Amino acid sequence: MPFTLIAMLRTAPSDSFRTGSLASVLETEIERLILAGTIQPGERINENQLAARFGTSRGPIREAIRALEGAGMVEAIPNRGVFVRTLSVGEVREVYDVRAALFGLAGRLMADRATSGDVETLDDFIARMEAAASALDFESYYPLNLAFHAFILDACGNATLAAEYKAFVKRLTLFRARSLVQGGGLGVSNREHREMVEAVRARDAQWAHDAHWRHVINAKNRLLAVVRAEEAAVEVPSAGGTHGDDQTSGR
Amino acid sequence: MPFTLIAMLRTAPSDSFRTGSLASVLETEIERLILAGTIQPGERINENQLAARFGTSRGPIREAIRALEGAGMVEAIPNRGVFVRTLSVGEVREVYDVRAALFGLAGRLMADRATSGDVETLDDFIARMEAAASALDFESYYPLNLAFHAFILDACGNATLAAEYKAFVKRLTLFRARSLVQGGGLGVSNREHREMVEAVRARDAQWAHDAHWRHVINAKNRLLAVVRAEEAAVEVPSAGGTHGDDQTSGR
DNA sequence: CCATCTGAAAGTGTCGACAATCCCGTTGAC
DNA sequence: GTCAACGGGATTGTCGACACTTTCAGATGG
Repeated sequence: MPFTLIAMLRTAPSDSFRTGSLASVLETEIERLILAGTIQPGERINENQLAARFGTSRGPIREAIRALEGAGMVEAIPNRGVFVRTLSVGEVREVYDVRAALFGLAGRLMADRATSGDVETLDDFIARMEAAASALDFESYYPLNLAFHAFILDACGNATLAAEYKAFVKRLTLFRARSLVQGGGLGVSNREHREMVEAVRARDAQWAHDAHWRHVINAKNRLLAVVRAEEAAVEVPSAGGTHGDDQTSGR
Repeated sequence: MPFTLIAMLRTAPSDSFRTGSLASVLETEIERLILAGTIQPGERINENQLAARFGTSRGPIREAIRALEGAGMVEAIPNRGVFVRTLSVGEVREVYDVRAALFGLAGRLMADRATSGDVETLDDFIARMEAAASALDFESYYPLNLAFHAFILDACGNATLAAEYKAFVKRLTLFRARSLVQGGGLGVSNREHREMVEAVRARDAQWAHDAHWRHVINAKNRLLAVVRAEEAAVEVPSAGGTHGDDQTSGR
């Protein structure tokens, strides 16, 4: 099974063109393993094992891992190996705050640059998400939500921003219970989506910024609330107020 | 000369502890070469040459380069080599916008979290920069300015944000005339600094965000103005209005 | 019974060599 | 004279092997 894997990947239909350099293929592939949870956060990455799995030598594997390290997905400890990063609650909060800032910028740019066609597409997304939400169809809601966010990033006209935002979203997968990350009430989330689109339609940059920013901050607070409740349930029911507040100033 | 270089670096006084893994040393070292302009933007990076220069084999060099690729400092083209990235004017604008969003967040966080000691330190920076500015002492103003910004990032309590911001600042070095990047009237810049600190002192998160954000946006506009003037001087003096506007909505 | 030493196994760090690819000046044909 | 095929040289891509470090289990001594 391992031997033909690489041959397949290098001519894979996914990226088809310019697949080049084994290392870059391996990078995506190892990232996939991490994102899928095959290699769990905190786990050590075994170079020999991966090399055997993909049927290559360790050279390209090491290069791929180094690239992932730059992306903040893994952490290398000299002579000990590289480990899949784990995000503490504090780091999750940090990432969410950065994400909020970036998404706020995306909103601002959308208000400035979105074409009427873009706004139509956004409306369409909203409608479809609303349908899925009222039908409680979680299965189709989640990918729609993802596509909605991705569309905003791609349409806002700042490729640097888009790349960075996506990298941060990926990082959130490294939080222990990543199932929670995508959580958050469908209805609430969609109400926020509607405001975002309204602000863009109105070409109000400040409003759009705030709406987009708040959307992420609210997601952060919903997540942190769940985490905190979870922790409190485990702890001895005494004075266990975790740490400081979590709203990064509500404007 | 090359043979002892690595031995020196690995026990260098700079990082002293846990220098480990040649690759990470080489990463900083190659980055230094790029930042210093020894390897110019757009130039190809020759693996053999670097290996000879540092007295190592190509393996660690390749790993270091892959890490730099992840950081957005170089760009790899399969079977052609890796090139030091060059930033177009458009990309510079993108990077500045992202920087502004990140710095705005730093300002917001400072307003929430800065200790009175932090504010004192900020005041001190302002005073020293003002002294340097009125003495027209550019040599000492620039590092102070850098340290001022670095302090804000470190004190705002979000390490993820700090790392990301610093990476973006580094990227700006890849713009052709990086001399312009640090430019911008001393006096104007310092007026903006004062407002930033005032907002933090007042614990006004929104004001602090806006002041920090505007500081970067203004720097962007100053740079773009110079670039545009430069371009206009070269072009035929006819209708040559470059491209769109540059203010990302002035609030 | 616990602490310490020791050595083998596992795994990372680095190297030199070979294969594949690309670049560029040259040759040849039309 | 221009264009296309064609090598030689340089450079990247990949591999297998060796050196060094860490880890862990078992032996040894208190």
